[in-house]
Amino acid sequence: MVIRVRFAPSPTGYLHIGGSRTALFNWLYARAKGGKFILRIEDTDSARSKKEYLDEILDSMKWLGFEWDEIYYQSQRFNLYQEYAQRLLKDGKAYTQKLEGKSGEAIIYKVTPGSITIDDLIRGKIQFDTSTIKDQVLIKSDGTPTYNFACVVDDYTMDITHVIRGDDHISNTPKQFLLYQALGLPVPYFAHLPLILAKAGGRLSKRKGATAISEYRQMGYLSAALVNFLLLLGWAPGENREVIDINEAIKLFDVKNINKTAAVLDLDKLDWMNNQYLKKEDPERLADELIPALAEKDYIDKENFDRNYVVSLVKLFQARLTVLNDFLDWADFFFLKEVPIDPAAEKKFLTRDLSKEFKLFIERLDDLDTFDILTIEEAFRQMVKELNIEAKVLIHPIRVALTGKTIGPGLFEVIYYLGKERTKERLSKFIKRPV
RNA sequence: GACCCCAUCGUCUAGCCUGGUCAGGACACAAGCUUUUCAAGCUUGCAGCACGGGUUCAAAUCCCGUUGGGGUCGCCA
Repeated sequence: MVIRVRFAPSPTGYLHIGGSRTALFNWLYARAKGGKFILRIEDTDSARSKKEYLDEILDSMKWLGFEWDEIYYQSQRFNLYQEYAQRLLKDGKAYTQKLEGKSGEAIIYKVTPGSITIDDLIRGKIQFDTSTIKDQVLIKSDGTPTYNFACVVDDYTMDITHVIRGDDHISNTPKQFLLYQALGLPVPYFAHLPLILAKAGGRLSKRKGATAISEYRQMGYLSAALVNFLLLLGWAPGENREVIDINEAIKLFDVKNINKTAAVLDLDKLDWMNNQYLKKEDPERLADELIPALAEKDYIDKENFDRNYVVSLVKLFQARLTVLNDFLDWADFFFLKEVPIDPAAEKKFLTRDLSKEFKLFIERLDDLDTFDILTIEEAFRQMVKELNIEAKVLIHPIRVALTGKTIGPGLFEVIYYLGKERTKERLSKFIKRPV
């Protein structure tokens, strides 16, 4: 049997953490089992569906790497739903009803009393009494299908074998089960994923952590890191493995070890994960991702810049970044003509007059035959030895003078990549000239 | 309220099915090492089986209840 799974977002909002985790598990299951991953756009509500949302969902899916094998739009399948509804009507399993104030007639499924048992792949057997279920609208007065009905017709006609979806759909399952039975259709396997909860408690919502995936991207999270983070929300391969790249996840993944407990979204771990991936990532790739932002900030000229230089700087900061965009703030002094000096840093390290020391250091730099990290450091160490002071007494003030900050990469790397001229120029600003 | 789901450190989790290993790891936090600041890295520490009852020689693990959390009850999806 070829496994076919689907992810069915509604373009009435952005793709967020919850949805993308559902997408991930579906996609992963398909890839793990050599099956097909189907994307189904549930755009039956034309009033609330927006192209803007659809584009964001599609872009985010691609960015996350969840390539789909087939894509369908429910809005293009209204005839099909109508057809199946008519069948139930003919069989006397549904009836029509006119709603006050509405023009058309709705088709409504008559719920038959009884008991239903769903065998969920994650939760085991779940029992429902249909007496608690109201008659189900299949087709609304305006001719569009309801969610549960379209879902059943689609899952059947798209040959979906496994329905992997959020916990919040458990109570829809008996309703759908009834429809499968009424239509005489085979019922797929169900796997209900535990929900991802907001840190403040309750469901993810706009106000509570339902940040769009595109926003994480904008903030400078790596898709591989985000996916790895998502993967660990409700699933673990055992053996204390945590940093797992997607190809390995495909090998290890199985619905069997998805857990039942809702997970609380804690972004601290995402930050850590992102740093893990940032450290390993090819600096050339990171540089390419940063280039548009650097150009936008006018740090580089898009048409004419030294890519290798940017790559070198990325290497300098790579291991220190939480999100890629941190680079824009931390490395600004390499691009700006006028470096803003942090007032607190200036007060702490540049209050004392260091004219003599700075002047001497500039001389030493001028004396160098070769200007590289090692020779710069040697010259500096030799100088502080002669001055009989501790290296750090001078390192911190020089860093502030050059970068405007108290934190950053090693000083000698900074000097090297800043270059001799810019180093001299920035140090000179803190040399008091005798009147 | 009715129905359904869930319950291991603050958070993500391993262990539960097939009772017996000081309940393991990671994030966060704290301390230390390293050091040129920050980050990274390394070491150490802090911290948990919700509660009550069974079953058993033995319960995080099996059963029941309580409590707590969550979800669903639309001509939304």
